[in-house]
Amino acid sequence: MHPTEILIRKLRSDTHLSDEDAASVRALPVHIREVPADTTIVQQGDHPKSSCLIIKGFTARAKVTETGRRQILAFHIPGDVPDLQTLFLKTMDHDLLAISDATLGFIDHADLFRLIDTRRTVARALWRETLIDAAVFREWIVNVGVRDASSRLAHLLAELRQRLLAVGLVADEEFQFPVTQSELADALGLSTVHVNRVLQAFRAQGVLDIRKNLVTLVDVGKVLAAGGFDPMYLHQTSTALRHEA
Amino acid sequence: MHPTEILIRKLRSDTHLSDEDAASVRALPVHIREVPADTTIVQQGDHPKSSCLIIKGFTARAKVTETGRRQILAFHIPGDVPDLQTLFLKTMDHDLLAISDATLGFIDHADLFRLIDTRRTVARALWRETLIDAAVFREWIVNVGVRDASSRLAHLLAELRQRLLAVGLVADEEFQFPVTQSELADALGLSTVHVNRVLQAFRAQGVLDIRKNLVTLVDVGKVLAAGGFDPMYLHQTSTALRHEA
DNA sequence: CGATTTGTTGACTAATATCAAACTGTGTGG
DNA sequence: CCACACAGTTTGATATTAGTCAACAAATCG
Repeated sequence: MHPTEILIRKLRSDTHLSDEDAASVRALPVHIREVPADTTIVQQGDHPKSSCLIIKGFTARAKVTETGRRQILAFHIPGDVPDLQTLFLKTMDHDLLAISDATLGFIDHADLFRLIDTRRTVARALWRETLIDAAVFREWIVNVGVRDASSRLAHLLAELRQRLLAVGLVADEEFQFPVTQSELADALGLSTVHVNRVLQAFRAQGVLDIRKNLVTLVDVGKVLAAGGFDPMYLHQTSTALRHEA
Repeated sequence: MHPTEILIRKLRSDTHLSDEDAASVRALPVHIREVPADTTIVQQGDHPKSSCLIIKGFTARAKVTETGRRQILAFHIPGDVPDLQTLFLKTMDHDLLAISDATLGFIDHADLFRLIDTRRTVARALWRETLIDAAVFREWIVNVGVRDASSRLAHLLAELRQRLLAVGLVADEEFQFPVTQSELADALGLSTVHVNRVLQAFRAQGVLDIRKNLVTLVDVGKVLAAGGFDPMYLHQTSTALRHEA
């Protein structure tokens, strides 16, 4: 499969694209790079000249405070371009790191600029992606701001499931997600110890389980309910939502 | 002053715009509306046909969870277009409300589309604004995720000060900000009681004060330090930063 | 296989929430 | 002009959630 297919699929899950639009994305020169888990792909303060399409594996965006505490801002999955904003924001204000072995496709900003200048619809689709990104951040604020520990975890997994559905990476309410409890803690604004206990409670109640990089939503209904999850903020089109059924 | 001047000033604090670009923004038809404090301007679920430029006053974006708790996601100041994303995300995923009497300028999406189709630089400037918006959300996640109560409050005010500087609304380290402690609590993910106590501590230490809609940063250095504030994530240009001096 | 990372447990502590009441200021109608 | 109503702030007492520390177990890796 051509590396950009996953991107086209993702864009189409959010925006209608004509075949010519898709072809223009397919024509993008992509520089493939494989990285092992825990690689820092781009760092706060960098001025990247290209953006990074996730083809395989998982990445996370994170900020480290002056006091040395880390907050994970987002997890990213195949089809995402987590640093698309560097097209217009020249300085990275956070880190991008691989949390698993990953296949990345780097696309030069010059080529992206050429694309958005010639294909208005694609430009809008990409703009839209960055806006959905922002919508996800907003929900993340709600998560760490007002939800209690178990809701936070449930919501995070519910969101991940919903986004993975759009790229066909959920089977049987199970999906790969190679995350440590300490990473979960940094994402949810909790301590690892507390994450561990919340996880055990969910396991005991037969709600969900995380084992060896595999998330199992034993009772999806309970997960969605516990997280207070409403997928509206992901702004997926009905096409994408149909996958779910 | 023409209503779009404040927008042009804001855009120029983040992006270089030629005089023709500025003129194209100035030519936008703007429908002015005055609203009293506590008006809900746009609501979650709405499909607005225009976006809202803040000309005077303050607004906030907020989400309400299924359990009835409210999280404020952002405060907005004159020059901001807090619902610009509705150009591409048709359904509002949160509320926009006036927290003070406000003068708003509504700009039809049709006119904005016409503008971005004809003025590439302006389109990029607007896209950039939405990306800065996202960068602010990211920092907000850090704020509620890892900082303790007093850092959160200090950071919020430090950010507000920095953004108000760019539109010339800070004098003598004081600025108007008509917010209740309960709104602060909803923004910071804290209880009103705790906000009240943190505020009192800052007052007692001669760091800052909030009285009758007026924020006074008695010791700006201490505020910035307490919040661990680094303005980099606001992605202002050096032009904007020069105002600070 | 040892070494390191990750997960688990228990005891204790700290930060912040909750609840309820009282207090302050400000505007309003009699 | 006063009294009241209301919104916002302040206070004290108590409860709860989640954090910290420290030790150990289990899994993973070179």
